[in-house]
Amino acid sequence: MGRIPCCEKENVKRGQWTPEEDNKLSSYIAQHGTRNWRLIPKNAGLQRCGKSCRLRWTNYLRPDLKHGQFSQAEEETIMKLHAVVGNRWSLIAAQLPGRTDNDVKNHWNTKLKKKLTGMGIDPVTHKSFSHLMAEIATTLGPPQVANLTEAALGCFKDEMLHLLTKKRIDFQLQPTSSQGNMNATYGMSTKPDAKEDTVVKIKLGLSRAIQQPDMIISNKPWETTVGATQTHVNGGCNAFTAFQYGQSAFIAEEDGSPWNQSMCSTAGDQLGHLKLEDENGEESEGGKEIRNGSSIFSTDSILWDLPSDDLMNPMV
DNA sequence: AATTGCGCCAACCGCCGACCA
DNA sequence: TTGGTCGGCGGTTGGCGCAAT
Repeated sequence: MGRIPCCEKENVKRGQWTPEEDNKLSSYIAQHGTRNWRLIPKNAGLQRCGKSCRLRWTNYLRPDLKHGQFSQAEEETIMKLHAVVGNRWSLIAAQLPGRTDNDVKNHWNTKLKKKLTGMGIDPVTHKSFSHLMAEIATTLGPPQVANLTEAALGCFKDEMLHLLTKKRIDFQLQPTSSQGNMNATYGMSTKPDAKEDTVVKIKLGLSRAIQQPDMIISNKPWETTVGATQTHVNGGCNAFTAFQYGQSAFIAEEDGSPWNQSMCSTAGDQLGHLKLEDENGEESEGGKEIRNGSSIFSTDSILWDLPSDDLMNPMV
């Protein structure tokens, strides 16, 4: 037997909320608070599911909510935190006063994800596409690598062509010699004749990445990101280091893009499992505790202790 | 002017963990 | 310990509005 529904579906209104409904809910909560969401719609005279009321309140009606565009600082915070904690939107939202998890999630899905993709970074792993390919390639033999490259190119090509045909990429990377294979994907225009050229260059970049195992670094973003500011002097993993969040260092340094350097260093510096100490000095873990605590990223309250592999796990 | 495609975002859904009797 | 209930979370969907054709 399944779980009983949270309310009788037949008598429940769904869809957009009307101003009258908003008023009823707001004034009821102002008087009685938000205890027992199941009873709130009944007592407030609303034909809504309690869950729907809670959502409406937390995502829209709450007086402390900030509506409107995300600032650059907020976007950077989201990017940084996403690199560390993945899709834990409530956790990320908890660091952005006035923003809800739904806000953050929507903004990520509609804007930031595309931004990253446009920068050649996989929004899930926060690694460059070419180096993901290269990493995979190191575990395969040449025939599989060839097949993989072809398959991946199919995907990347579609994605890149889509981006190229939509509009010019806003953020321009100033290529340097250490970036090598990234030359192809930045500073590009949407001219039709540039598309095929770009695809060819992507192909070339992938081939290079695969053929240069010394460019590949371990699956440890903290090493890369911490090294972001050292990109120009370090050897070995330069290409990846420069590109991953170090990319923003390039941009920040060279063309003043909002994707500044702090983004890299902070993500790297703060990697780790989210362990908090409560007021009694006891550790707690998980979203709820974190949400209830003060800013988890304030330097005096957090202890980072996440197993390294987890950091690149989008499910973490 | 009409149609189509796309982006954005509010709202919904199902799952899960916490809490309590 | 177990089962019922609730609230919270993340993924997904649907509808609206705008831009392009």
